[in-house]
Amino acid sequence: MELPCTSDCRLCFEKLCMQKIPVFANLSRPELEKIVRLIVHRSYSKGQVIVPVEAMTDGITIINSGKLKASRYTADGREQILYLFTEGDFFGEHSLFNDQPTPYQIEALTPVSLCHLYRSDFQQLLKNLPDLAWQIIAALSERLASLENFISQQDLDKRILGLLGEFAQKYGSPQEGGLLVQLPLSREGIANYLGIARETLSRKFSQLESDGLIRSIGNRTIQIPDPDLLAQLLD
Amino acid sequence: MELPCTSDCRLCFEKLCMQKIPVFANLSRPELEKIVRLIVHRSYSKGQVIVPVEAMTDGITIINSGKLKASRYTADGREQILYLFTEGDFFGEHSLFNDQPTPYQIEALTPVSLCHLYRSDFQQLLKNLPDLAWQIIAALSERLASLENFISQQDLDKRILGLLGEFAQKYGSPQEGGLLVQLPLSREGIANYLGIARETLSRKFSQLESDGLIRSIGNRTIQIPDPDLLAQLLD
DNA sequence: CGTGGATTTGATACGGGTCAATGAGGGTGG
DNA sequence: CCACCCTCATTGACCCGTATCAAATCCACG
Repeated sequence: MELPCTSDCRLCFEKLCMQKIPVFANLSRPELEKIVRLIVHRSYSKGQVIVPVEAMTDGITIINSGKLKASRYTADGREQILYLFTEGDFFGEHSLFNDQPTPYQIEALTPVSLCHLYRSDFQQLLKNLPDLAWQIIAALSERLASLENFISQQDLDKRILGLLGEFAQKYGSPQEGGLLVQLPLSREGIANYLGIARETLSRKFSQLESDGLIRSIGNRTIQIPDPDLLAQLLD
Repeated sequence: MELPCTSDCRLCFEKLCMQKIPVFANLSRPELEKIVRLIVHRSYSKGQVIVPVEAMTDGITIINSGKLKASRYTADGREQILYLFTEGDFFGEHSLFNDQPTPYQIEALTPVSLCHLYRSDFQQLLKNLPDLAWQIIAALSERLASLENFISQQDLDKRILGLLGEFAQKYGSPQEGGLLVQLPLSREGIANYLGIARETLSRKFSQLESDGLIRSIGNRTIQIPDPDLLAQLLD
């Protein structure tokens, strides 16, 4: 049974938002209510640049809904996508500690709604909520592990299979005839995520398709007939 | 004037060790003394493997003195060095949160002495010392930034110059005729850090030498006649 | 059903990897 | 102090994989 929104609708809406977010998941109700009052909500539409290159951020931002990409642009204009952020992820932590701009640009891949905490508020929260610190450290450590993994995987085929596996897990839905995966990025996007040329990815995908590992359905969907086989190829 | 070591020599020695470490730098004296009692000291000699591949660590380890390398080994035996750790750096945080082994091996490059905090003690410390959490988050965020940077830099020449710049800054001493840099790794090590073949690095170094950017002195030392030029080439 | 952007395919070039041979440094024992 | 050896580094020849450029084809959307 849902409570109707009364006078302070903002509160009830935002409580909803925060409970979805792992960083705040373990907090007690009074703690949550305290935090809610500090949060600034922001919404963006698909394609909007939320944090431009070299911009300073003034706090930490947690994603309430939607998908974002974080990418760097090299001198010669190539885009390297570093992260795909979704519900529950956060960004902006870098500026908090180093007085340096966030080293990547952040752009909405879908309509997004964000929860923003200002630097001083966040700093205060960290002091009072050791569990929050723990959660943040855990998330960063997880993020580190994924980059470490990326760096030490030279073999392109395995990198691609690894990404497919990740997408399969995050965006796949079981169907007759195999897992149906809604890709979060275009071919160009995937290539930029993997740090390779668009054309190379095409060739690799064609190869995978003729090997029967994937079936391409339009530009944004693939089908994986045998997910176990994929998992197995990843060792 | 130095105080002589009395009955509790361990205390005075260890206090010394902790004050050097940025993570603890801002703590008050009583706080320090509390932590000192939790710390386990360990020493290793050059070449020793401190954390084997896939090993679980049981806490967080802070480096008191010496240099370590953290590396992963790919299926085909290639070594990818991920970090060079020195005085004040820490490792083992990954196991604390994920109940997963640290995703890299750690090996002593020189004789090292380490300060180890057990999981539960560290967890307790985090609760009581918000500043500690802040420091850890800052360090992880710094580490992330350096990996992000590495990943988005495809141009090999710039990657090499970047690493040279880093080494110059960390291990260089000004001399007549240019900055003298004591390399922390062999050529093979540097190649494994950059993720390229030993031979390729040799060729690049030869090129840089004939360009006059560096002068090679034996295997572990280089001279940089014009550090400003190097900085300039990095943009 | 047509149009423009995204994707795929083809041809070619280039950079770094690999293998093999040579060369330099740093210890060790005579 | 020198000769030797072993390890590490350099150089050369060649190969392979990915980038690049150009062209054809596909897909999504109006």
